[in-house]
Amino acid sequence: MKILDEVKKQTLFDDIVLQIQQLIQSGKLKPGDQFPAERELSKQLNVSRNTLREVLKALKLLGVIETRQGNGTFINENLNAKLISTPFEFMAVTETNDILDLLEAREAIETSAAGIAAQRATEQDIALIRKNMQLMKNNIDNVELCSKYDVEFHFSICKASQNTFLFDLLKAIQTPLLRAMKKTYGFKNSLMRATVYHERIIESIIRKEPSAAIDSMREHLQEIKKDIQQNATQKNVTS
Amino acid sequence: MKILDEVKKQTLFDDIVLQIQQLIQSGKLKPGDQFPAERELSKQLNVSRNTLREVLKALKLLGVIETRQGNGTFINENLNAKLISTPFEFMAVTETNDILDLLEAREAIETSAAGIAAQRATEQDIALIRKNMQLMKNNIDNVELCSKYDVEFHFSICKASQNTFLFDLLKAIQTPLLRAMKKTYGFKNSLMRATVYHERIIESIIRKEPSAAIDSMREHLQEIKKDIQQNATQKNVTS
DNA sequence: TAAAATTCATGGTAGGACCATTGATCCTAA
DNA sequence: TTAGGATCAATGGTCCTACCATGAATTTTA
Repeated sequence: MKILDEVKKQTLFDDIVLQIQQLIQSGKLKPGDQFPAERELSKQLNVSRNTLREVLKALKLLGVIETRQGNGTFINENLNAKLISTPFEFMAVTETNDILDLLEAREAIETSAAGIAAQRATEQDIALIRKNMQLMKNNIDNVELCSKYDVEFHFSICKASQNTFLFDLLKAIQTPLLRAMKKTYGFKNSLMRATVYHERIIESIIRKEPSAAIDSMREHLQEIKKDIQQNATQKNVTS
Repeated sequence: MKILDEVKKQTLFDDIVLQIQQLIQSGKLKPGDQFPAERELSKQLNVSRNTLREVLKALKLLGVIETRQGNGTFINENLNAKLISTPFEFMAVTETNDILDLLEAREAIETSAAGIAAQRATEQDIALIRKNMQLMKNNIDNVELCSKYDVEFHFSICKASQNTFLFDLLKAIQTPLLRAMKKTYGFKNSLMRATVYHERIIESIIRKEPSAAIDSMREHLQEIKKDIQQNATQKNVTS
């Protein structure tokens, strides 16, 4: 049985990262806070400027901090949103299974968000959702524009949940998803049908019927999933 | 109207990161692949070893690569899982609203996962879920152990969805959530009631009834949410 | 033949130097 | 007096060189 943890002499890099991590978790470092200059901070920490810079650049890529040359280094505003978006940029979504997995994650988020939106959507939220739906209809012939407003429509619903975390997460997931789908499948067929579901969804939200909103959103997204699955099997057969 | 994009002379750091990012997205760099040695790669890229190292250490923190001293640098196996977990370590979850947002994200994932699990759970999956439920019951007096198996129970259901992405995402979300909740609230009360819901959930999964699984999971988690909301308002009143 | 010592390539750390950008300060001219 | 411009100092960006620490492969040794 495992009792003791492995002894790992951390590298300086890991040590510094951990310290900053804990300062952020505990709220001692807040968005907007400025770091000491690199030369000074490296002295305080008793490490070389190189090592410190490796940490800072890492935190920058992660979305924790922002560096402005000639100015300084700062904890990012809207930290959580940036934190979530970065890793999705590095996801390899090559196989159909990866796409389906992401689609199911999207379904999870959007269905719940729709349910919550049905409870909390403000008038402005509903106006925005309506606007995006209308813009989509108006551009039903322009696949590119129509797809764009389709995405915006779904975003606006998620936003209406008032849960910024769900919103950020959806946007993050969409990044690799759209990238993968644009290269593999066309949308044209689905866009027409989509508007029908969209009507139902927005109706449920206006009537403040969470479970109806959830159900219609789920139907909508599962239909999309089916399309992609069929498309994928077709490709396997014909290729 | 905005026609031209802002001219931004990227830093070398950003340039290299972008290149690697695209290689991963396109599948040209796959998990397990080894990088050239730092000294050599820096020559190839025509940058200093320092600059290259800043990139590599950043990718390491992100979970993209793994470095083994005296050995080399490699693209991480199970890339996606590692990518997702890191940023959540840096999330500041201090206010009750943050916790509620995360809880709703958890609810989104777990409800959908339960529904999918009701369609795809294997016998081994169900055995594991049952085992965790039983372990939780057996340790109903030991809050710490009981909580642990509670978490494991939920993990095992998510795992039964066969969607590794959902699973990784749930685990990542739980990290800051548990961290925040342990400091703010006790579980004791909820654990007893939880087992009742757990029974219902696992029944729905065994009977392969997705919507029943979704509903009972949602009820379960919304009850937890209520507890925390009440607890929070109480604190505000009494303090 | 197996164990021990060595070697060498690799990542980890350090210090110093110089460039590029930014914001603040000071100065000048209207 | 003040708007505009020049200067300056601080900060991040990049580079070089040197040396340490680790681990795997190789060689040596018993």
